[in-house]
Amino acid sequence: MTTDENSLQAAVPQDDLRLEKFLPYRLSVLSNRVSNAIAQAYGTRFELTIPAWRVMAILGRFPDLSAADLVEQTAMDKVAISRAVSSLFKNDYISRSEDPSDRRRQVLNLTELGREVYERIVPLAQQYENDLMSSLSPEERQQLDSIIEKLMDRAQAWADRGLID
Amino acid sequence: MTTDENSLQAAVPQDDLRLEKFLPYRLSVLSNRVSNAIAQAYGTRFELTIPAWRVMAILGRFPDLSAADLVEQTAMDKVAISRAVSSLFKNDYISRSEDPSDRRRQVLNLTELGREVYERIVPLAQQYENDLMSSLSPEERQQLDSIIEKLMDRAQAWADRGLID
DNA sequence: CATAAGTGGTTACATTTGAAACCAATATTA
DNA sequence: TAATATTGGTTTCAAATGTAACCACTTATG
Repeated sequence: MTTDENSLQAAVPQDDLRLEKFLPYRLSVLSNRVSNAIAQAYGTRFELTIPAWRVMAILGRFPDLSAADLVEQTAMDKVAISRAVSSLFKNDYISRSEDPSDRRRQVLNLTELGREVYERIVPLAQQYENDLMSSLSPEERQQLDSIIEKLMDRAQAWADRGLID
Repeated sequence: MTTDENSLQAAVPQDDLRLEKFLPYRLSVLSNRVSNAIAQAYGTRFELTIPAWRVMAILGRFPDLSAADLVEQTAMDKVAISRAVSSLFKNDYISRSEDPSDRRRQVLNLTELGREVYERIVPLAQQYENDLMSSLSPEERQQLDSIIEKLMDRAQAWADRGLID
């Protein structure tokens, strides 16, 4: 339509907003597509939601964490963790044991069963990631890594310092 | 911890999965941070949800669309569109008029009020996007654009052809 | 032109999610 | 050591979201 169809700088604000070029929108669509596909894979095979899978992924690497520790590691909130933990516990994927030095705190670990599942999911997850990554060149992967980091910091700054304006 | 801290290729599958390096996870965190910030900006100022804003963004550029047309343009589903449309209608941001040639179809347009709001939001949205983009160099913006496109295609392929395995 | 099949859009219901209130245990302060 | 504040974690309630059923209308098929 316009002559500068592929102008990438867009330093000059346009009157219209092209949703399909709007970064927040594109990130959302991409993330949803990816998450939905993966959620379905985990869900159908292991009755695992994404939050639950995240908890397992962390506990697989770091034993003896509490729910609060998980909050720190996952960017998920208390409630989501609490729900994920109790569903994992119900499925016998993790154990909760009381911390003797602080009786509010529960020490979490994968059970044997949990670890078996974990060890089957990790390659599956890696397969999805590799499949995604296989559409990119090594340079692009490197670029993506650093770009995400930068965007993440910037978006984090919004939350910290309050929004724009 | 390990010596290959910054190995980017990761062609060799590792035993552990580092959530903080796992692309689907990072995309999700990034997208949520961005969306939440923006949703709050729209929400507090104009009582607009993200789906509603998307509908307005499209109608601002393309008048006389139906709900089905919006589905095509937005990657949102029927129901989400329907709800966004009726809330926008309630707020007098859009008009619905019956298509004489097909009485099921409703032709949607921004009202005067809707267009005013639209014209105030567009710069706001662009401000957010520019702020995000300002953390990237021109080359990086270009790279991101093409990387997202590739990842999107790949993730779409999952949905089309069915999942991996 | 009657019936079946398809399309545009909404409604109903179940599930997920988030915010705030909440309980129990621990840490702090007077 | 009593009173208060803080922290770990769960529950409650309301809002957001997805799936499937659904109505109204239109198109295709006999």
